[in-house]
Amino acid sequence: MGSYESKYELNGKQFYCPIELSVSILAGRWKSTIICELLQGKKRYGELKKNILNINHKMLAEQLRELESAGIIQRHVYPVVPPKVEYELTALGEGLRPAVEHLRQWGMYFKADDAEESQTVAEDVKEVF
Amino acid sequence: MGSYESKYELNGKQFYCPIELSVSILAGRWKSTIICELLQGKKRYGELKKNILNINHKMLAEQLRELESAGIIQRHVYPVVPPKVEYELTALGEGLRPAVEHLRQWGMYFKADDAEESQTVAEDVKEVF
DNA sequence: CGGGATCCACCGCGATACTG
DNA sequence: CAGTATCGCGGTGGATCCCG
Repeated sequence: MGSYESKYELNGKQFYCPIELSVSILAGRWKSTIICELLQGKKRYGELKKNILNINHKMLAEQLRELESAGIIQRHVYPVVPPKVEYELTALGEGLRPAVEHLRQWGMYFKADDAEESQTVAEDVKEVF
Repeated sequence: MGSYESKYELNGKQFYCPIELSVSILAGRWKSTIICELLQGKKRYGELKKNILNINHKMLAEQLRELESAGIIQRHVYPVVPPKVEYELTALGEGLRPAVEHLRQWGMYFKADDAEESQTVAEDVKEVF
């Protein structure tokens, strides 16, 4: 803490804190959902399309390409007809698992807190951590 | 897993997964930075403004109001002249600490991996987890 | 089956200015 | 010292089309 010398970069954007970097990678409209899917294992394009409700073709392809160029996921193309393409987390992407699990916990905590707006619930759920 | 029945909401937006919710809260341009600052303790508006490089007045005020309405931070106004206002994490906001720490770890991991593009480094840093 | 391009609406975010 | 209002650009993301 204290020094702002070291910078973090993604594409053209500069960040002063590693957390900004991490968040900016997860922040695309469907990125976290895709990562969740792939945390369950390697999947085909069509599987992802089917599992992720309301996503359209362009968005899925685009978000996948962005995750790939960030080094989070890896693309495996099988030279067959009809085409078969699988996506899989890299070691870097796998490293997101603990962070993602905590975000999931917190999201549930948030919902519970939100639903009852009472402090007692907040205290109860806090025990999870 | 399996059921997409329960929904998560923030403002008008619906999410099917708690992680989307969490990420959408952290995703504002300066949100994670502000949260980092406040994880170090209660701070005045001017302190935040001074510590967060390149943020402008309007953005700081706006992001603070959004975090407040999400229930992440709390605003304390002292009725004095000149005005004195302090911001502090709520219990809900404090609950983000573990997730944020993991994101910080991963951001550093990402940078190291990025810098040397060698697999050995990725393996080394992976031991952190 | 999976990928790419085009078009366009919306809103996030930044600059600037005015208020008590 | 802190907050709010206005304006405008640019990027994000959704619909829709064509391709091998």
